[in-house]
Amino acid sequence: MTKYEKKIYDIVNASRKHLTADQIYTELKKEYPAVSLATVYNNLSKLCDTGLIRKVTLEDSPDRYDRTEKHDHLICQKCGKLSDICLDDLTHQLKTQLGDNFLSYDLKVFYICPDCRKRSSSKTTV
Amino acid sequence: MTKYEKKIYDIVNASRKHLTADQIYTELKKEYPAVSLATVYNNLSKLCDTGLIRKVTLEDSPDRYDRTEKHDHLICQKCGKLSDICLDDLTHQLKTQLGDNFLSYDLKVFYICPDCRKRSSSKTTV
DNA sequence: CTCGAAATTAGAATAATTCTAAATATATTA
DNA sequence: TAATATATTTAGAATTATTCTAATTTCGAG
Repeated sequence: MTKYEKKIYDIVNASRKHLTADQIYTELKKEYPAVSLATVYNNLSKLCDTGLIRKVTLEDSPDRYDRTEKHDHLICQKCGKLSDICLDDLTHQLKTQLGDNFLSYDLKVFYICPDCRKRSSSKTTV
Repeated sequence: MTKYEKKIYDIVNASRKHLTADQIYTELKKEYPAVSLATVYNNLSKLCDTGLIRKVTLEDSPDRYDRTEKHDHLICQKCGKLSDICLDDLTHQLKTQLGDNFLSYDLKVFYICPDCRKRSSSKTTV
């Protein structure tokens, strides 16, 4: 692991914020001002390939990078805010249906976050 | 509903192939050779907004458009092929946890499709 | 028919990501 | 240590899906 790979891994794992490549780049530049965005992308895809982090693909937003520890995502349909949620594991059901060919799953749950709920009950949505 | 909106809706619903905007454009041009890609995008987002079709966002692939009838997606991790799968509905569990704020969910299941499985068992993966 | 709104068009603009080729750093081994 | 090989990083160009813009066309209501 190179210093950049290690540091990018640390940044992703330390954050619970689902950072974009660009945010990671900004963070990394604090320590290594000369680093390039290409290096960030290179290392992010290397880390994804080896399974040390995972990529979260969303609509209308650049990809985000996340720790691999098992959890699902909750996305506010109004403001787009992304947070984590723990749900019953679907693995058993999927293994029964797909056998050894099953690899993993990605579950996204859409909802209205408390902030947006508050906003829309106090005044009409713009 | 304009003629384009209607026809695009029909194309998406008639296909079980999860078409990209560009594929829909190609299909639509058979009947309306003068149509522009912008019109396809305009109508696709209108149809998504009204909930008549849904957009499927994937990694390393342009967005695809799909009928709304409830079903989940199965994605081959090797070749990227997308197909449909029917699974137990998670709605009950999600409503219990999130209440009225719950809107919907999007589940993607990753596996190795039969074709790729066959290929990799007969010879070593390149 | 005429007006105005909505839809459509072509093409430019945008933005995230990937690619390319040169430069740099690191490791290997003599 | 020097010579060489290999891997990483860099800057910036290229790519690609999608959105935006402004002009044009279509079409229904009066």
